[in-house]
Amino acid sequence: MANLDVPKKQQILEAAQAAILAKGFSATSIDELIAEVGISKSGFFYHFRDKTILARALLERYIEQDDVVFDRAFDEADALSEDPLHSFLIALKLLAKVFDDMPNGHPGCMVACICYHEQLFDQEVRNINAKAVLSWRTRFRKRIERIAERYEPRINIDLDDLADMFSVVGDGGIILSRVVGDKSLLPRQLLLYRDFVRLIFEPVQVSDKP
Amino acid sequence: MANLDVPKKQQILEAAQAAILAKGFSATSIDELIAEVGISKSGFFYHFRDKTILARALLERYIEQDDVVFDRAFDEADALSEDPLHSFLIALKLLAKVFDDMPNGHPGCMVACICYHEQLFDQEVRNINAKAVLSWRTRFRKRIERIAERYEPRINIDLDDLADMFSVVGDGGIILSRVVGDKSLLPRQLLLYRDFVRLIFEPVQVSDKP
DNA sequence: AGCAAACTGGACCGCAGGTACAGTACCTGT
DNA sequence: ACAGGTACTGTACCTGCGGTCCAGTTTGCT
Repeated sequence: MANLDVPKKQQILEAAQAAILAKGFSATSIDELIAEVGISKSGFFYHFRDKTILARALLERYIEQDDVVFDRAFDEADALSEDPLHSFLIALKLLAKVFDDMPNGHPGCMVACICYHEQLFDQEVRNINAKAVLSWRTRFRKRIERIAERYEPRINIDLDDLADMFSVVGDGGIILSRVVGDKSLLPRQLLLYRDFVRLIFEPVQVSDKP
Repeated sequence: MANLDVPKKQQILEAAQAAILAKGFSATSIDELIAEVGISKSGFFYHFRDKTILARALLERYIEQDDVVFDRAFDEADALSEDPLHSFLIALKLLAKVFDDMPNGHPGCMVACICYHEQLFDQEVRNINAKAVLSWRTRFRKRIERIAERYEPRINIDLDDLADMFSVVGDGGIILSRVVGDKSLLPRQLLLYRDFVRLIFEPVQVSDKP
C-alpha cells in the first residue's frame, strides 16, 4: 500500500506530521503511526529513541519545508519586481495564494503546536522553536529594511515588530481558520497584513474604491 | 494550605487552568491536580465525568473571564471619549497595557490551546470554541462599524476581517511571545494592530516623527 | 564471507485515565 | 427525628500508551 521505495523513517515522519497537526501531539499514538506505515514498534524505536525525538525531527523538517515555501515566494516576487516594496507585496500575495490553494486549509503550524505542548519537551526543542521564529523575523526584517531605505514610513514603526507581525498573523490566522472552520480566513488575514505594509510605506494615496 | 472556603470544584478549575495553559492538556495529569487541591480521585470524577468535561468547563470559564477583561477596557475607553475611533484606540491601548502588566506574560489562550488538541474533544467543545471566536468578531465588528460610519476608510477593507484581526494578532502574539520568551511581544503586536486601525481611519496625516 | 543498517517479535514495566461501588460526613426541608 | 441530597473518601481493578530489553533476522555493500 505505502510507497516501497521511501524509507520507513521518512514514512513515519510524513504520517506523524499529518496526524500531529490534525489531532495534536499527545492524541497521536505510536501504535497508530506504526500501523499506518507498516513497521513494528521496535522498528519505530530504532529510528526514534522516544516520542520527543520524533517531535524534534518533525519540527526541524517543518521549518525546512517552510523556508522552501518562503524562498520560492520571495524569489518569484523578486523576478517580477526590483522595487523592494512591490516585490514584498507580491511575495505576500503569493504566500496568501499558496495557503488559499491548500484544499483543506493550512495543516497547522508545528511551531505553534509544540508551543502549546511545551513542557513535554526538553530545552533543545524549545530552542529550535525559538530559532525558527527568529529566523522568520530576520528574513522579513531584511526585506522591510530595504523598503524603509527607499520609502519614508508614514508612521514610526519598529521594523522587528513589523517583521514579527507576519508570523503573528500567520499563526493566529491558522488558529482562527481552524476554530471557525473557514479556510479562507488565513489568506485574508495575510492580505490584511499586506494592506498594513502598503499603508505604511506606499507613498501615493491609495484608493481601491470605485 | 489551600483556601478552605473555596469549593473544591473551583480549586480544581483554578489549578487546571494554570497547569494546562503552561504545560498543555495532555501533560497535565489528574493525579497532579488532585494532589494540588487535596481531593481524592473519586472526588475529582464526582465533579468532572472525565477529562474532556474539565476542558469544557475550563473553556467556558476562560471565555467568561476574557469577556470581562474586554468589557472593562471598552467601558473605560467609552468613558474617556465619545468618538468611536478614539474610544476604540484607547481600548486597544488599555488591553495592551493589561497584557503588559501581567508579570509572566499572558498565560496562553485556552481557545488556541484547545484548537491544537482538537481531536481529543467532542463536537460540543469545538462548537464552544467557534462561538467564542465569533463573539469576539461581533464585538469588534460593532465598534469598527461605528468608526466606519463616521470616518471614511483610506482603503477598501472587510470589517469582519479587520475585527478578526484582533483575535488573530492576540493568539499569534501569545504564541510568539512564549516561543521567543519575550513577554512584551504580545502587547507590542496589539499596538501595531492599533496603528493599522489608525492608519485606515484617522483622517489627518499622522506623524509621530520628531 | 563478514559487517552494519534496518528492522521483527515478544516479554515486560509503570503511569495515566477511567470504572465500579460501598461507605461517610454534613446540611436541609418536612 | 429522619430522609435525602451533596460532596466527598477508599479500594480494587482494567486498559492503552510510552517505553525498555534483548535475541534474532533480512538486506545490501565490500
